[in-house]
Amino acid sequence: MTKGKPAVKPTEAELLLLNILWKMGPATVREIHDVVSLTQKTGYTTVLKILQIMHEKSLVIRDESNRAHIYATANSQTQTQSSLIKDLITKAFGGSTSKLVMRAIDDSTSAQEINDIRQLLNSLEKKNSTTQH
Amino acid sequence: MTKGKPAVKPTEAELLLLNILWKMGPATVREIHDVVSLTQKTGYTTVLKILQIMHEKSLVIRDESNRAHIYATANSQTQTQSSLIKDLITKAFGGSTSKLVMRAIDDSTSAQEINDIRQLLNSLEKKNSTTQH
DNA sequence: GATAAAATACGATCGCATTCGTATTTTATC
DNA sequence: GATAAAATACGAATGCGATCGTATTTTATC
Repeated sequence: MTKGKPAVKPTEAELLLLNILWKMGPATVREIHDVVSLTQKTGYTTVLKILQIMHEKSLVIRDESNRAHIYATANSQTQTQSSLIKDLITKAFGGSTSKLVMRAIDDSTSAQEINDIRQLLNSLEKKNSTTQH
Repeated sequence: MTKGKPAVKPTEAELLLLNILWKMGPATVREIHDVVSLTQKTGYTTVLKILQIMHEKSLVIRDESNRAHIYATANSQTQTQSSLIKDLITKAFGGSTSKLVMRAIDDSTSAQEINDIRQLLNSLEKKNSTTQH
């Protein structure tokens, strides 16, 4: 396990762009802005600026070999989700993962979600049936 | 279910104070600051100011009948946790609770946590065994 | 009721996130 | 190689969170 960077927490606007990049794959500012424009009224230079800041923070990498720079996420979606969850667990759940899980499950509203979680649990039970000692 | 307020998301410093209040129960600024001082170097007036802002936002209520005002949380810890989880699910998990739960479980590191979660799941299985149709 | 202690109120600073306007750079094309 | 289009770079404004210093208010006590 290589340590590397201190794991910066993306801001809300940054997370929005990261979500787009995880979905699209590497993209230019224009392409990203086009997607952003579907839901927000954010200007082109605003998206550009945020990407530049994210680059400084090493939240994204970019390929500058062409005129239109191509941006890509520096960390996987899974890594980022993990770090965000961990942060929330620390700050709002006294460090207890199970408390967070319980709350998330209790709050689950759709039957689909509940079913998904049950499946998840079933497979977990299977995998860990030997862990208890 | 009464709607009421628009559910403001507490900032980090605010959440810290809320955690203290949930643990202590209603308390004066001095009492709260004493606890804060155990871990942070935050000044008395800073804590006071944050509590005043929280009061404006209706994150806390206060009893002004005595000289030293007594602050108390306006919302339960459970309500606040739910709203924070919901926010994270929306912004980082595409709205999918099960994805968040899966990530939290996958990240679980301590055997204690894993056991806690299994117990949680067992009781959930029992309760919901008739839901599948 | 004057004084001192302890509380609240207020304002100001600092830093960061978000936003955009404008300037500059790049490159294809005539 | 001049021009126009499209990109990046830059700077500045705004707003909010966090912090604290200082001013003001309150109240117990002498």
